Amino acid sequence: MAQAAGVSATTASYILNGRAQQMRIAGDTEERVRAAAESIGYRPDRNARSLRTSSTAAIGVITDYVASGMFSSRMLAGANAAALAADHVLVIGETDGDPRVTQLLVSEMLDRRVDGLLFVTRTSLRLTLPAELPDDRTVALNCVDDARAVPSVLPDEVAGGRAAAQVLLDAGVRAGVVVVGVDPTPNAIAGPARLEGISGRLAEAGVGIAAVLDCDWTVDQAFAAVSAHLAAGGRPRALVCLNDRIAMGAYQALAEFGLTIPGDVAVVSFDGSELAGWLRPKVVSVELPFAAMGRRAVELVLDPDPPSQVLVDMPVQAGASVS
Amino acid sequence: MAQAAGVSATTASYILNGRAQQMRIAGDTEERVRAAAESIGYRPDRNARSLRTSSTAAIGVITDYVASGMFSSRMLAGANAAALAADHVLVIGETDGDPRVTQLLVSEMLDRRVDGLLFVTRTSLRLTLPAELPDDRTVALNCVDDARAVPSVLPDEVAGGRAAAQVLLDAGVRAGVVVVGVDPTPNAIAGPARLEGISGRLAEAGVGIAAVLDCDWTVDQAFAAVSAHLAAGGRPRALVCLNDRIAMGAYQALAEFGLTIPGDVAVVSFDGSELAGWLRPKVVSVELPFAAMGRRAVELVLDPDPPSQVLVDMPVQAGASVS
DNA sequence: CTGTTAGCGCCTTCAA
DNA sequence: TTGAAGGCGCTAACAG
Repeated sequence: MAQAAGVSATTASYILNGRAQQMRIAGDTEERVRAAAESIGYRPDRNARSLRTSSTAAIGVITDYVASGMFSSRMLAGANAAALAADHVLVIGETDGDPRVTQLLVSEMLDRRVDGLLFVTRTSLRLTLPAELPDDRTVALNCVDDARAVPSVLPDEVAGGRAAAQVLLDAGVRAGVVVVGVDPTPNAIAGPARLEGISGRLAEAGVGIAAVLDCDWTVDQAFAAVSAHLAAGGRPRALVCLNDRIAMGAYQALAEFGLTIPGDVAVVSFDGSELAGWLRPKVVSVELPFAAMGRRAVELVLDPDPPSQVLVDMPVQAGASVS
Repeated sequence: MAQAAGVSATTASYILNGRAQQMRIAGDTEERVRAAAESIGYRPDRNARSLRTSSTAAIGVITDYVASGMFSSRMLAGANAAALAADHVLVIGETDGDPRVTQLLVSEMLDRRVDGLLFVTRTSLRLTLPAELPDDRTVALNCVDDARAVPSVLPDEVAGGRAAAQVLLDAGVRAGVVVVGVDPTPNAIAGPARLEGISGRLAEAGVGIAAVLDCDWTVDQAFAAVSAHLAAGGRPRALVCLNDRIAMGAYQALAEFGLTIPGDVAVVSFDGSELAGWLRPKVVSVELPFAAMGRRAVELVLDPDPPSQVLVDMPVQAGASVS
């Protein structure tokens, strides 16, 4: 490239890196260099540049199961968009939850001199980050390590819980609120926080929770739990399902017992996944803002002086499951 | 690192790259070097190595919407696993279907000297690959460009269609088969191929298709289409839904009309997504083998002499929706 | 305003 | 069996 335009590599470098102005390079020289670059289809080798500048414009992403086809992979989409906007690229490694693989991938990313690292979990949880992760230039996405000074990005679950309660209050519900689902995963954040928000807001309005049905966050279990409740004579005025799969199971159980939504029972859910829109009627769901979280995480990792924690708003997704 | 062990960089390089044997290096020297490397936590800089060897052990992945929380992102998981096994890493870029972004990302990947490129689409289709993609070292995943010599990996949809038909034949269905859904996307492969397989196999058994209900591949549309069919007096013996979302809509419509599954109507579907397992009863679904496809694609891109096309089997996922 | 020089960290010829 | 030297493609000092 250097000689192709009949100039030195330096000049070319300046021009191609947009520092022609700053270096006050002659207009025709610039013209000539650009033309030459164009004609020979010159493309800088980012590896060589990285070697020199020790900056790769790449962000490493280490996930447990995020890429595996779950709704949660929207975090990747958001991160990708933000990375693209910042002229960076994502290097992704999925661990399947295997600590050995995790170690391996962290080393791998570090060897590649990524500019930053995102540690992402499918489910929001408290955990211990791999020791190898550098304290700076790492961001925990959808998880948090209380013992580390690593910034984390989480959904604002408590506020989300309050929002769900508010939806019911706005609809005039004053009793008979049944919560379905108790987070079964140890160290999980979502369940307890949502419940806290729900009961907190209801309590402020002088409304109590009639029952909490304990079940895994699956369609089958939710169906079974709600069915059992109804069979035992329970007649809830409203169901708060801790995620959309639970809502689906609840819908099935209500249908089985001939109860209509929202006529007989109002239903509010969490996640705001596609599934929420597939139910009949569409369920009101407090959205997990995965894309925004991914975006935010990339912003943090690129920020030399990031805040230590970011809570992302959970907007209420409209539906027809509440009168 | 060189001096840390009191040897030259050459020796260290040989040892750390496992060519100690071949170079017949003294045992104690090797020992000493390894110890030194360990103690100072030496890690080779992959960028520097790439510069020298012009091989990055990275595979670029360019997708339209694959990472966006769809079921299809399982292709990424499969690719990731295979890449890991081959000691490679995935560099992922999502385009949102924007051709300008696509161009940008292809250049980006090329500049980074990835060893191979995967071009992935959420929906299987015929398309024109970006001209910038090199003919070798590129693999089309879930898509194909008939004008290019680029290897492609696709699900074997026709065989899948035949498998679906076989399920019904095995259950003794001999008439009243209604197909729900006609692929609305131009250049889409799945719809026509599945239909071809279904009608082909049925025809061999002397069974005709009673009707094909035209609708988008969404829950709402499927509900509407099946409802309309039933309202018009249609009484199918079996429904073949071209994907799981359609099956969900069909379930809702059948329930509305008081028809039971599989008692009144048998249902077979395609995709084998999680949704299939959430329906009551679980729907028999011909699985889109996304993970296997991703794995296979990585194998192809690493293969110096790959086959030009790979069709991956679509296994039938069991369910209780067929008598 | 532009060219020369040096070196990022690694690997590979070539000598010793 | 090991060391010294050169260069991958690029950019940051430093001259001129």
